[in-house]
Amino acid sequence: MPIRIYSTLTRQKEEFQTVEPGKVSMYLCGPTVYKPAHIGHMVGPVIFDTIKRYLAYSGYQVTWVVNITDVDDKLIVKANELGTTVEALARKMTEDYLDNLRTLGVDGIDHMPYATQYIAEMQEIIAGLIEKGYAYPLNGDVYFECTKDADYGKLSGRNLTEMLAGTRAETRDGKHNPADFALWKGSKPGEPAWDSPWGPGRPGWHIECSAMARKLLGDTIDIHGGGLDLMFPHHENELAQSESCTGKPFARYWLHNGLLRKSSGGKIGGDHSRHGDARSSVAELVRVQSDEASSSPVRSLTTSATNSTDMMAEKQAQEEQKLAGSKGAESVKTAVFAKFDPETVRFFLMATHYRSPVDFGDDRLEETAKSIDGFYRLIESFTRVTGQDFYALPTPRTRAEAVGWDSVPTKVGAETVVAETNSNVGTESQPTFEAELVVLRTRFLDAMDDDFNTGAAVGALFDLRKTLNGFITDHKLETDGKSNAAAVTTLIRGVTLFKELSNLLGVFLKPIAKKASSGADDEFVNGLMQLLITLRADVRKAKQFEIADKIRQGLTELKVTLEDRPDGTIWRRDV
RNA sequence: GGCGUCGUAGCCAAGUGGCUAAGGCAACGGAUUGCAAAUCCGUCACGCGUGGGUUCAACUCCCACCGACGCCUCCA
Repeated sequence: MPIRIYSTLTRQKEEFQTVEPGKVSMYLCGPTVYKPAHIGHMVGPVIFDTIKRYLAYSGYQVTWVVNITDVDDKLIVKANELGTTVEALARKMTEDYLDNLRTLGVDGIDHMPYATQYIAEMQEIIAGLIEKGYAYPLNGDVYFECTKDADYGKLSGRNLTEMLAGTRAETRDGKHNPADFALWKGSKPGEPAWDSPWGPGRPGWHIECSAMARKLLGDTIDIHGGGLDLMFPHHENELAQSESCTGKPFARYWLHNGLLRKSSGGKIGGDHSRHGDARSSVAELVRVQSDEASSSPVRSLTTSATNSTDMMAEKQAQEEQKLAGSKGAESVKTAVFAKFDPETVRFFLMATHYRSPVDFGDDRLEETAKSIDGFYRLIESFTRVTGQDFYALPTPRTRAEAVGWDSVPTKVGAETVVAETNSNVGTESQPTFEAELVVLRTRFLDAMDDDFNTGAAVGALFDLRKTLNGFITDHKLETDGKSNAAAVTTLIRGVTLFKELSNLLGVFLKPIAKKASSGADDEFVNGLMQLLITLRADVRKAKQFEIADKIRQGLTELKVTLEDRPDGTIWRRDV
């Protein structure tokens, strides 16, 4: 089954065909780094990280670029407010952004270009556009003339003449028409500026992405992504500039992810910041200034948190917590990661369709946390039965490597081959189980092929969990595993499949610290728990269930769950 | 006002012009357990906002209406 992708440009799903066979170039609009990242900023990266994982799994060599906008009006304003420099603020906020991406397991980004390092490339495009008559200088600025671009508006479905008809406003500043946007902005004194043929200034927002995408990925890229809110004007303008400049299609597929909404309503990270909420800067102010003071401008957020500034970090957290009460979007760290495991957040994002808007709130995440708990139970069960570390299981990284799944087509570049058949499928030992695995695997991959339908894929994952648990139950592997080597081998095969598929979504890649079961990082706690469990086992043996239940009840109140299994009691801390 | 998206069970959420409309949470039965927990089995939308239309057949296509939302403002 070929991969199909919905493109905003054509408003339909299209078969995925890359510019270069076997290779994919992918560009995602990154953040303007003027304040700490909020959860909304994480959506695109998580989705495209998953897309990259899947394309790589499908045999493509993927190059993924996410830009950092480190020069912009907002940055200038905010830096002035904080009494710091644009560079320092940008560096700080970039580190925060990256830190959060790492936390969410987004590790597939190949290049993170900074806009300020591509000024020459931007100027080259601007000069070209002027030369071709698509742009005109004006009092130190340079504007793109929308009316010169015949198909301007094709991405967002806007009609330029209608747009212009709607605006009666005078064209300010001598622009040829109101829709014209800045490619280059002449600088005012004190603002960051670069020399240019049109005078000192800085690039417009849209040109940054055009230049970086072109420089790093070429004139035509395969996939261009971003939030739905960027479709107009940002992507429209990017497209207009790039195609006017090169005369080639800018991107083959335009992917737009839906935006997060607060459960209570309203978009996360909405327009509140426009009202100059000085309060929202308090936390950053503390942070930036403390770094400046230390005369070590390259210190990162992470390093500053590791030394003796714990108190300060706590203070910052408190400040940020206050923001929660105000209207601005909260930073991911304080609003989300403080309460939920990043894996829960990622799974939540995977459980719905990337193009849909999603209500984001604590109750939703709590539900997700409950729903994925069973996966951790399965992983623990697997380890008990096989003695193997789930996270160390070798798994195929591409469909081509995943041999043995009868008649599952394997995508290699542009051509389709069929994986070799496996003699194990359909043997008398586990016919139904093996067959079920094949069906579930196909369901999962078909869903992903269909415009990266992670929601449907997650459904297959839940069914796979049930199938695996059922196999363990049916064969009594928790108790008789040692005497049934064949079944254990089959289980390993099934669990390996589960790992292979779930890893494509970027989940269950590594152990979750908080989910430590029957073993805390603290030996003292471990010792106490073992003591309690032993004592409780003794009184249970003596049928003194009241005492046993009292112990269990007391532990429950401490958020510790006991499970009395046939082969002993295990405990788990629910954080 | 212009452009666009969406409305599937108590909640969240996939999906399809025609077999029994995924999955999760919650709930309820049963197995298991001293009781729990975990796990397994079972139940849980004769219907997919409302009203029309096209069709042999629509929840899926078309129209209208109601409702929610997004963009049109350098927000991922």
